[in-house]
Amino acid sequence: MHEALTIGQLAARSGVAQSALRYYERLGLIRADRTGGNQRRYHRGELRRVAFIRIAQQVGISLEEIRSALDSLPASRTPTADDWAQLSMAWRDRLDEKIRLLNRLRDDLDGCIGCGCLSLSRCNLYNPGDELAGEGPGARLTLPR
Amino acid sequence: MHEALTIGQLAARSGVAQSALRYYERLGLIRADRTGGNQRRYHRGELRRVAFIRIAQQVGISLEEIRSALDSLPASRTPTADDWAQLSMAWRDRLDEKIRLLNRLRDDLDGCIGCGCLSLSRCNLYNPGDELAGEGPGARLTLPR
DNA sequence: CCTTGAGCTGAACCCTGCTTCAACTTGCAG
DNA sequence: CTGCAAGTTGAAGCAGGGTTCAGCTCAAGG
Repeated sequence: MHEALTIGQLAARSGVAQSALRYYERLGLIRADRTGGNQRRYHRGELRRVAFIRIAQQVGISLEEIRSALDSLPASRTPTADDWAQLSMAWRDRLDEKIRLLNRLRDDLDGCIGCGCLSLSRCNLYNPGDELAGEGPGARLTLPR
Repeated sequence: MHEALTIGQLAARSGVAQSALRYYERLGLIRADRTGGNQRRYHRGELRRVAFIRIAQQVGISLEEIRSALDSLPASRTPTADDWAQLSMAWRDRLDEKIRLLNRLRDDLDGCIGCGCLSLSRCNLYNPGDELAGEGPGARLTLPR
């Protein structure tokens, strides 16, 4: 019928391997009903979830973080556009943050090229936030991990 | 003396664990001379390499890719500022690409929120590049991996 | 009814990027 | 010269994110 997707169909539609879909299910990222014969049948709404998962992964968010974000969606009813919008706004913040970081990295790199430095003692890249460690000569890398 | 750093010193200066430094050496990302007693002694220039490695990692580049980029530096002489600048320019392109991608992702997401869609059949996010698959109804995820 | 492709499960395996450990050896301060 | 921090190695382990495989079962067209 119209509502239920097999795992093969979901895989084809989402571009995600069946094995990955089963894996996501084990992690609680998506869910499926079962037929009498124990085969998975996905609501079409799961496609949204899968799309969200892949998008978030692209941005470097772990499956665990994604799971807890998806948990914020109402379990009792089908999430509305508003529900998704809330999630999206949170994602947007993360994107902004990532973009900000990359821009700084790029600018710092440009600065280094411009000054021909990479000289370890003054470079922004080596000392983001101007944190020269106090002990001994020379700088320390203080990149966030 | 001034030139040689022990692994402990390099670790402290770079903010990278000793175990990680040994690992990088195994992968051919950095190198070290040895004392008579087989201890590693690093040229100060290795600090630059380590810094580059961490920066590139932040941008999501794999160690293997980083290695091959670093291989483009001259092995015979100490890399000059110009040598590094060339590498930096290549990195800069990658940063620009990443930034571009993130911006698109964010804008697409905003668009989805605005239109309340996430409706699978028209959304940019699900069909970046407007590639609606030809067979059957509905769209396919075509996110690059 | 029978065949064939699609699905199911658990366990094992893979790759990346490290960390930890045991068992030793160096090297420098006193 | 000695003692102890700092260094060495190979092997094993870990976390994340999956894939592969063996051995079966389902479902649907001919």
